[in-house]
Amino acid sequence: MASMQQIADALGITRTHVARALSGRGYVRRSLKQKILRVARQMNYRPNRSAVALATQRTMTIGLFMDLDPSYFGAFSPSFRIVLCLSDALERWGYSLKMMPPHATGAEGIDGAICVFKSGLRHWAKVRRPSLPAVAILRHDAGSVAEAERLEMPWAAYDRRPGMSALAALCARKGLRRVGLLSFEMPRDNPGLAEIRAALAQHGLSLPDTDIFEIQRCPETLIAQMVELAPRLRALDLCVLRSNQVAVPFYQAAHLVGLRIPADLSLAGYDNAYYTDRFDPPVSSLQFSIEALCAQAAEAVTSAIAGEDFDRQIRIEAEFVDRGSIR
Amino acid sequence: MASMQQIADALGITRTHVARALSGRGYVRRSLKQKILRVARQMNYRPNRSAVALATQRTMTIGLFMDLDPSYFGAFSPSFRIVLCLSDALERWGYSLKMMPPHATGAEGIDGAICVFKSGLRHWAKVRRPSLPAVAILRHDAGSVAEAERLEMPWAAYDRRPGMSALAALCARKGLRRVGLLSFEMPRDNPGLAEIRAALAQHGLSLPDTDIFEIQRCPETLIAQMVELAPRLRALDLCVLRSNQVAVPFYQAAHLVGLRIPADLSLAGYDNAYYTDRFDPPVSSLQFSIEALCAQAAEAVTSAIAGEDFDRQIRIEAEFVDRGSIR
DNA sequence: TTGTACGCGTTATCAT
DNA sequence: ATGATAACGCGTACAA
Repeated sequence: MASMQQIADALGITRTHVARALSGRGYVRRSLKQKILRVARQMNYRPNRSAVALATQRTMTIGLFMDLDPSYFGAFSPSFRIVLCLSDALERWGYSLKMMPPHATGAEGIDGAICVFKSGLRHWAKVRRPSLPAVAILRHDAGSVAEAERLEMPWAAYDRRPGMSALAALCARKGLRRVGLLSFEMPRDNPGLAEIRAALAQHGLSLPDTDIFEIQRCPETLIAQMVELAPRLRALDLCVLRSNQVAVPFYQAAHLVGLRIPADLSLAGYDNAYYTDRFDPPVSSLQFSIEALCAQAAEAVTSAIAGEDFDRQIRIEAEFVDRGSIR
Repeated sequence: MASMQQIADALGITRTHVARALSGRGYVRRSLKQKILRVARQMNYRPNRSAVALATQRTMTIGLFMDLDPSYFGAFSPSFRIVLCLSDALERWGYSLKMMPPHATGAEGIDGAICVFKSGLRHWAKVRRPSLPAVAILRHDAGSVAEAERLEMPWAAYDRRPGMSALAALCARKGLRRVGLLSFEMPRDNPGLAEIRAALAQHGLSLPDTDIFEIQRCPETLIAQMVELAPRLRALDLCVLRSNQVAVPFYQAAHLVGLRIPADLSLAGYDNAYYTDRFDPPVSSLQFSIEALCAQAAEAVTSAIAGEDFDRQIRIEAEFVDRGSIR
């Protein structure tokens, strides 16, 4: 790992040239610039975070606003993956990530913010300073996007529609005509529900209200509720599991009542297949790259801080991955 | 928020005095030192992390080595709490926390390390540089402590024995004579098992092998396994749940077979009552302060970096908290 | 006991 | 187009 001075010494030039070549600001003749960049790479140049921070009067720290629900349901969330991916991605830009505690009442000591999902957005809304660049990471739906737009925030969101379309196409191809949905209680205008129905409709399929099975958010009775629903679910050709939070207990309930997957019932997850990935079979599900989402969000916020242009509306498309839970 | 220079200006002295007074190194006359400290407090002095880092050639970053098991079982762990608490605690010492990715093959860019549990210790062992201060956060048992000592690392551990003693005393007092244990498969020389037996023995109670009920680590069959065990568990006066990972599914299984808690069976958790804290009733369990544990570990590692003396063997005692799951 | 001066690595400004 | 230099806030060696 080399500093600017070491590169300058190696080339027999002044530090100033190196700084200009690496920052892209100021004038360096093209040939020299190329040489500097090459040597910088060879010598493994990394900017010194502390020095940059001191000179620019920044902290080189990005605050993470994310709700860390400590309940049973919160356990089944990709929070940790998001933290790791963001931390990794930001590091490449010379920034570090700081988790803002739930009780944080200010946004001190950070150069920018990343807000995860609606809950993170709400936390941020309470403490935000308008001058502080921030981006949102969202599930792509009308409500979330509207909330980000209202705060005039750029966002990066994953869009389930392409994956859901692929799933609907698969159903049509395989002749799985009766499709149901297992979900926690949700309002009837839930955007996910509308998405699922739209995708199915594209392929001549429908999801009647009577095939939507809702579960109460009560951890103790979770399995019992699903056991009770089993006979009715058995009548479906395919059951869509709304999230990991229903997928895991559903597998457990299915085993309990001898419902074989996929022999007796085909399953598809409407979310990344966290936590069921070691099940047999893992749930076939929508899938999008958290790495990509976080990398894009990180690039957006760092660009915003640097005053550079960037894409204020980033979409990551989910695909559908068949892992064997569909007959 | 004021800098040293601002304090010096306010007092009409040089910055050097302020630096010496605040650091405690070097000579300042007592009266002046008092005044400086008072004014520093009034003006809300905070050291500038970047400046400290640049001047001392440190990164002011502590690496966190912790296994983030992405499986079903990993979901029921206090990892997130530990990250938040450590991050909070380190911030008070001017340090920030960096999660070291599982694939990290080096320990670059950090001034010290905190390793969580045996798995974190093993990761650290692969990448450690002996010159880099590190502390371990452990469950207090012979194996973990031995591993830390072998690496010549200071450690902070929580000790369940006081809490377990209190639980055993409660059992004796209430006449709960037949005590069983529900646990994942474990070797017979498991240190936790020995601890539980020792505590019970103190109060004239025993835990025969026949009252140890072991569960296979298979998420799909988890509930079914427990349902099957229910009749035998019912015969106990009190069932000790080895961890949250069995506690949550056990509550679900109990509801399924109509086993009422505590009317039909008294329960006690051998771990903090994460995830069951919103159950009815929450499990009465051992309890220790993660905040305290993390704060101590943070202080230890920062002291080690500063070359100061510190306690190399820190114990946090668990107590027992009755939340209503014992008749 | 007190003050001066330099260094840390980078950014940014001002002369050449 | 190029190079020299001040600033950023703090630690510290050394001189007074």
